Amino acid sequence: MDQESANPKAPAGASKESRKPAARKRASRGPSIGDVAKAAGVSAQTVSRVSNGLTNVEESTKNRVLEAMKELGYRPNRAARALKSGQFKSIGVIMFTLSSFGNMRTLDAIATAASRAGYSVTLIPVQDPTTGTVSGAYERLREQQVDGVVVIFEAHLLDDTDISLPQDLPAVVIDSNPGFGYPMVDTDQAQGARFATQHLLDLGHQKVWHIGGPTTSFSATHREESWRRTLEEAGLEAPPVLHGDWSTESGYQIGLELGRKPELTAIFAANDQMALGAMRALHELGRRIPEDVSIVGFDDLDESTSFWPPLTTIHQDFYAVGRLSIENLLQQIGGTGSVNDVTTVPTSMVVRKSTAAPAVSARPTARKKRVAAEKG
Amino acid sequence: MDQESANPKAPAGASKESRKPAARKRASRGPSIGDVAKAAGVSAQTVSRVSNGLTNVEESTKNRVLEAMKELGYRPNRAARALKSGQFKSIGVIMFTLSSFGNMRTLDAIATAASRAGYSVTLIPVQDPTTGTVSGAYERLREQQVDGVVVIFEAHLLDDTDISLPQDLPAVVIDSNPGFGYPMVDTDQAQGARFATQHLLDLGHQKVWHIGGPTTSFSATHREESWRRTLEEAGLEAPPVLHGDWSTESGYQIGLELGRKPELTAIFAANDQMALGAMRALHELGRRIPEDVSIVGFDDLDESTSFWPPLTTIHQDFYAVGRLSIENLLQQIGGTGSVNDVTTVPTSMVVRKSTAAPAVSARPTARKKRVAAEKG
DNA sequence: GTGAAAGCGCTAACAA
DNA sequence: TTGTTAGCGCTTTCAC
Repeated sequence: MDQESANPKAPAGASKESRKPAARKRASRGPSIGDVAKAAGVSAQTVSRVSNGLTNVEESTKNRVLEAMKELGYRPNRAARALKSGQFKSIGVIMFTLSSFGNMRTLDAIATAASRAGYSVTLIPVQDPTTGTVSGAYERLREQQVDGVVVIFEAHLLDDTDISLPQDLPAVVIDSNPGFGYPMVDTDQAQGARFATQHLLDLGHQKVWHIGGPTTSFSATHREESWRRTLEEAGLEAPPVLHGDWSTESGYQIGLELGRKPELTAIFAANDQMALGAMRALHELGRRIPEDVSIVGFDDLDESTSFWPPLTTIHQDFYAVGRLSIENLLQQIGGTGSVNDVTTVPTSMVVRKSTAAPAVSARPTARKKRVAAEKG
Repeated sequence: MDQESANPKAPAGASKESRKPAARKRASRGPSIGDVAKAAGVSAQTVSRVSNGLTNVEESTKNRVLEAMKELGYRPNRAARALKSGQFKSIGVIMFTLSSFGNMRTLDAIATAASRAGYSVTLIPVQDPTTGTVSGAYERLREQQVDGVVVIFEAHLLDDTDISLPQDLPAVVIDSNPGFGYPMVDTDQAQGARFATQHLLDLGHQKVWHIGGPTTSFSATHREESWRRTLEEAGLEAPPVLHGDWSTESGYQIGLELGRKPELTAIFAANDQMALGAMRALHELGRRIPEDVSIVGFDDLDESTSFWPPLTTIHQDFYAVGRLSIENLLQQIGGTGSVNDVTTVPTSMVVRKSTAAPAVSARPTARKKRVAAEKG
């Protein structure tokens, strides 16, 4: 093994060598604008113009430059560009629980919309939603020189301080309360909850129970409020709410409790997973769905269509939420006119097999027979 | 409605305004290294040294600089740094279906591990896994000047071309086949499938059916191969495989088919969702779990613990996969010694309530009684 | 231990 | 239409 073919992975400690310019060719820093200029026989400026699609370049020159670019495999250096322009063409996303269905979908939409607009997405996952961690993430993002930030809140901060993000960086907040100081984008939680509750009311149910999400969650709160309001507007009193933590398991526990009430005929669960848990409990207790008890969820998971029975639920358009956040943010960044303070994404009702009119007492027998006939 | 409060959806065509420089104060380019230098009464280099934690600065000078930094709210400009060093301290992630449980978890781990190491994560979601889209994403990432790339493959490319990513950018591939040309990190699919199959065999089942994932999926293929091998090693013949598409619905359909076979006593499903669907089918067909049929899943979803019955499954450590990918990538970037070509993350068996010894015929009564006693 | 000079790749502004 | 000049904020020599 001679010196020539020595291991290229220059081991450390060779500081004696460090003076020597050596072979260490800086991991192929591709061709620069100057190289292209030379190759095409023009100035760097002209290359820059072509690179940026400016029009004031003669067709023939432009072609020459384009050819040279292709030949050399030129790609503009983003760092240099950013250094000049102060814009990184990148947006940051601060997110708590990455591992939830809705967040995933939203993130997917954000990343897609952003990259379509030529922006990259930098992700900062945060473990606990405290003021400190959020501010920290925000600071890190500023260091990264992002042009804007999307924050997915989901829940009140644990330490319950009102966080105030610096106002000098465009931002959009998802799943929060309005009046936060930043534009907000969110599913129309109130509408969805109203749909769900009204659907059960329309079927003839006299009492609609609610399995709520955690009280710290913004969306859970909004859903619960809307459920209550809908009942009140119908002249009904809202029964006490049982709160889960979004998990199937908590839905199961609550389902066990509710399922023991003989008068139970209708449940609106704040998400599909808790609805699933509740359904399991009802199955175990021998209460048929939807003959004995109707249940509506919220989210419309991919799986909900093949629950047993397929779940009637409220569809959330997470993609729209993500897309609109980026639209809003880009408007702020571009400084294009004023920006919506609150953007609301409508939900839709998906009626499947977990809801039906209540049995006997509340309804004429004729109806019950008809339902049975339809199923046969 | 006067002009001032006109619809914020700024209609196009307002190009007349674009000339006006207006108040747009270029989002506060914070203080530069020079400003800090001036404030501290030192040169910019000294500030740079302090900023980078070099030691050859006198304590008092250092403190003066630090103070000036804090005072001015200085934060280094990443673009300038990147321009100089050629390193962006950022890694790119190419990912197909964002909306799968495992991918989310993995992404979460990647983002966490990366940011812990001072790297940011740039996400590029790709719709269809074709050679074109992958190459495109890769190119975009290079333009972004990322220092390395993680590709989460999941499936053979649709056009089945062997993609060859340029070799000049460090990369790690997750969920692929080895020998791809890049280091690979993945769950030990074979081990997991063997655990699952052997578990059923150990319980006394003579025939273990398999609900496979899509044939294009690497992991599905690995699981199926391992299941087959395990059976063969036990001297048993593998029954025909029914392939789903990972969804609950496909599991349901296959469950309906399998459930009609009287001799069915044991199923190994390639993921938890298909197992869930199959369980629904079995419930509907009146076959009890685990008394009549045992079933094992793969993944260990959060919800699996509260399925009905709670699902016995193979736990995948997605966090480890993400973390190790970053470790590997960082090693490549840093050029620190050699790098593992294949990193395998072990699985673990989670025994819950969906598996038991087969009934009567296959086993001596004594055993059945003992199992029953244990359950009581 | 500290500072001065040069230049990374690009583009805005001006000059030709 | 094209080229020249200067400088974005930082770090890497090298000199003191």
